[in-house]
Amino acid sequence: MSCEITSDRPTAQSGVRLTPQRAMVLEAIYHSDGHLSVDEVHERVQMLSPYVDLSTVYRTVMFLKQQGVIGELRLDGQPVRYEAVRSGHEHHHAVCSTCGAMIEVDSADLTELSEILSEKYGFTINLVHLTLTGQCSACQAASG
Amino acid sequence: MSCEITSDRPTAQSGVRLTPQRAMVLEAIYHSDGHLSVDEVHERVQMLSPYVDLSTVYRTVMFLKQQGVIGELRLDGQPVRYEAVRSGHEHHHAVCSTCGAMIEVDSADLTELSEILSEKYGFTINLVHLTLTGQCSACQAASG
DNA sequence: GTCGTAGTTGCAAATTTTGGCATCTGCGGG
DNA sequence: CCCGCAGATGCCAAAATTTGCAACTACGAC
Repeated sequence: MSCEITSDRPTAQSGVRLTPQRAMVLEAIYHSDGHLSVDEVHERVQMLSPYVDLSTVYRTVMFLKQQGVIGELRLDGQPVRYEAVRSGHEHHHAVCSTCGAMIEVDSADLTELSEILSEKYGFTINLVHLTLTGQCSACQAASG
Repeated sequence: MSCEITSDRPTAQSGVRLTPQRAMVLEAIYHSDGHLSVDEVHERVQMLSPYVDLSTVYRTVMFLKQQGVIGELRLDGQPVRYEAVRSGHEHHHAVCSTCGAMIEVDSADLTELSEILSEKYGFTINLVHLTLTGQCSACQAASG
């Protein structure tokens, strides 16, 4: 199962608990193929346990994001969506502001940037998930 | 005045109007030194014209963002803030997730990334404003 | 296995953000 | 200078997200 919650990454800090709610939220996101909105996560969690509150889902999702276990996708005009960060397949998103097309950007493409930030500013960028906006090739051709 | 609204960048498209509300919102953001939340923008605009609605400020701010005239700053645990994009001083932000320190990242540092995206994916990134998260040098030293 | 405590949750209420729609207005055309 | 209308606004209501707080529970210590 791709959803080993007790594995390496998550909840390894002191004072952080693995509650069933968190497990269910994580599982819902991992088991979905695409990107889920908070509502969709909530729905799926409720199928397992009907009394999990929406606010808990919100809190959990923010927690998991900060833990680097899931990535957040904010496209304007749409609800915020979340996606599992699968090791070995880390990626970011480039969204076309004209047509909405979404391209997956390999994490490796940000290595250079990461190094610059580190050398120049001493800043270690967290490469969990980034959303970049711009224009895809098709729309450039069309408008240009 | 640094707030020439009828200048090059903004509102040059067909069917886009320059309304007093937009002018006031832009002015508020340009004249402030730091980053303003939507509420703060609203307050300042209302000092000039009391009947401007909050929803108009929201819509305007989104519009200006898409026009590339202002940048959006989303730090979790804080309200969304907006900042003027001043030509000649384009920059992005790197935020330390541990201490909250905010570093201004020169736009030039993203040139490389921009080129990679263009060559590899045909995607032209919009370099108006980006917020990167990670850890600053001080917190890295402290934690490990 | 039991205890104690800090971390979490559920619930309700507050706050923030978005959307619908009738009315208004900037601005290109005549 | 006046018209017409797509684009904007204001106001109201709905939806989304956050917060306060008392009750609950995971989990390290004993």
